[in-house]
Amino acid sequence: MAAQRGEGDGVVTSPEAPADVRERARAIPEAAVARLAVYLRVLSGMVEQGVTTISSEELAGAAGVNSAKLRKDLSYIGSYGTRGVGYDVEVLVSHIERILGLTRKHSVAVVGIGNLGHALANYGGFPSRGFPVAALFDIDPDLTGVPVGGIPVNHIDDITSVCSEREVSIGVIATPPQAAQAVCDRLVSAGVQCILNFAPVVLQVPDYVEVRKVDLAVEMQILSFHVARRADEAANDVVNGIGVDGVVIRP
Amino acid sequence: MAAQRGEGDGVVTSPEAPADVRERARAIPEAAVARLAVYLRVLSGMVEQGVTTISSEELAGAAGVNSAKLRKDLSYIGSYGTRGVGYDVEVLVSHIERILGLTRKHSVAVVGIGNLGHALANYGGFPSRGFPVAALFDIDPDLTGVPVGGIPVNHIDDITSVCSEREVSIGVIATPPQAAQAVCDRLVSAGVQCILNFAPVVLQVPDYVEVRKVDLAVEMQILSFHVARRADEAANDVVNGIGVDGVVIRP
DNA sequence: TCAACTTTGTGCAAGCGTTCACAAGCGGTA
DNA sequence: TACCGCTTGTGAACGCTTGCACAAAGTTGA
Ligand SMILES: NC(=O)c1ccc[n+]([C@@H]2O[C@H](COP(=O)([O-])OP(=O)(O)OC[C@H]3O[C@@H](n4cnc5c(N)ncnc54)[C@H](O)[C@@H]3O)[C@@H](O)[C@H]2O)c1
Ligand SMILES: NC(=O)c1ccc[n+]([C@@H]2O[C@H](COP(=O)([O-])OP(=O)(O)OC[C@H]3O[C@@H](n4cnc5c(N)ncnc54)[C@H](O)[C@@H]3O)[C@@H](O)[C@H]2O)c1
Repeated sequence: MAAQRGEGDGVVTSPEAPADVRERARAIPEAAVARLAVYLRVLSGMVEQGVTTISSEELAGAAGVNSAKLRKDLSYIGSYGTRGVGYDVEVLVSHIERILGLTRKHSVAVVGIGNLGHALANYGGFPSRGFPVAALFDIDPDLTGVPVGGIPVNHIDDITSVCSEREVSIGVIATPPQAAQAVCDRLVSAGVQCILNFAPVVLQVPDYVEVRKVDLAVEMQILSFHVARRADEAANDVVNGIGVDGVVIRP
Repeated sequence: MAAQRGEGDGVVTSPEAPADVRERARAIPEAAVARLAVYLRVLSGMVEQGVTTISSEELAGAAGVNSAKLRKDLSYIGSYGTRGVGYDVEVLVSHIERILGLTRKHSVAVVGIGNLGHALANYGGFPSRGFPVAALFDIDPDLTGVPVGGIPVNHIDDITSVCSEREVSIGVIATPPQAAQAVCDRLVSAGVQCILNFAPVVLQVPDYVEVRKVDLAVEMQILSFHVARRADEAANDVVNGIGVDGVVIRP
């Protein structure tokens, strides 16, 4: 059993494997993958605006990162830029999509059709980005059969058959925290290897399952920490003779 | 203008400041702060179960991290453990809460009361953790005055006055992406310095504003990347003489 | 009181990720 | 063709994070 985001991924590089896309894909740092997804979104917007070429500087600005970092990130997927000119937007889009595995559709199942589950099921942003919502599950019999966002809710007990039928590759957990681990176990036994978890619990999963969590309370608390730090710094500065406006009042 | 998560925070350490909590708070790495929030949640659960003492090993297991990392994280906030015994759960809870600034209430405003905004406004997990939802805003006049989760929705034009009246310290953006930057600007001019953004756009904010984003499409794409990587590895292993079950079929 | 045992707190080294800086390469121009 | 200016791609340095390993410090039991 490994916990959230398997750290010991033991990247065993086969000795004489060709230095192609496959090999390259393993080497991309997780942080870079997350940024590639952001670049992709920015680039998609560019395509719609009719932009055909973009420099690393421009794209970095739009994505809110350092241009060197952006170029390094792009270099992980290959050399598709033209020196002196920049990147062809469409070429870049297609290469990022390939690396992120977006050439294939990934069916999503949402478990727990409450407040959040409804919002997710109704959200148009998933299908439009290649993540069709293929199944919804809840334990509440009153919900079974009720269509949400165009898809009828199934009972949680049917999760195994429905998931394999509809080739679900990503499971989203939006149940109360108490039920999350059990739901997770059922998803895993149904063959789902990627899980997005909204419940505020640490899921225990086998090594081969990839879990990502969205924890709003944690996000809030990080923001709270920064508020507190800022307040403390201000207090500190005042006792050290620096006014809140940054002017040294007691030099 | 700095983009998302101000990198150049220019930590100017005042020379002879006392090595107390204030100084210590600055030194805590962001990654550790996020984990402290997780430890806090696990510990809160422990308190409810009547657990009074816990070892780093146990807590690390429950939080899904390495025990050495956990001890290092806790050491950032001070030495509150007892060697040979472990940590007093309640003591730890109160110290983490103090460091995260949770001794103070942080009022939250949600902007954009659509699918997601409704779910957030109705979510009980925020108030119960010290983040009361104090205001809701939307541009839709039909929504103005309608109570959601017990709080009447205000019109976006009243954002400045309402936010300062109710001392909002955290703004949550749940509007369509096109409106997000404008909403963000209004929150910032209303004095909100911490923003949680659900819209899939990169917000531009002044240096002193802290932005955290929750980007579900990016999370999905990271999972997609792992699916693709796994598939590629399998294909690679097969061509390299390793069957899908991990057995070397051509040694 | 003392020895055996347990668990914390942390110095240190290894590993990643980020940033800098610049050679290499390309298009445009004379 | 040769030169110039611009932008990419990347080696190398730097700094942050992680994980190991162990001394320090406490408890327990005799
Ligand atoms: N609502 C939010 O904005 C929000 C924000 C952050 C986190 N969360 C988290 O997301 C999760 C869901 O939140 P919510 O507000 O939608 O809760 P909710 O109570 O509105 O909905 C939960 C749904 O899960 C179903 N359910 C319960 N047990 C189940 C099981 N074993 N199998 C399948 N379905 C089951 C319930 O019938 C219900 O429909 C919670 O863990 C919550 O902490 C929600
Ligand atoms: N629904 C989801 O599950 C989900 C998931 C991921 C991301 N998101 C993102 O969250 C955001 C909201 O999603 P949603 O599904 O709730 O959308 P929605 O269309 O249901 O709701 C958007 C709300 O924002 C309001 N609004 C529009 N412009 C505004 C403005 N200038 N000021 C104030 N309010 C304004 C609208 O009146 C509407 O009520 C979007 O950016 C979406 O991409 C949503």
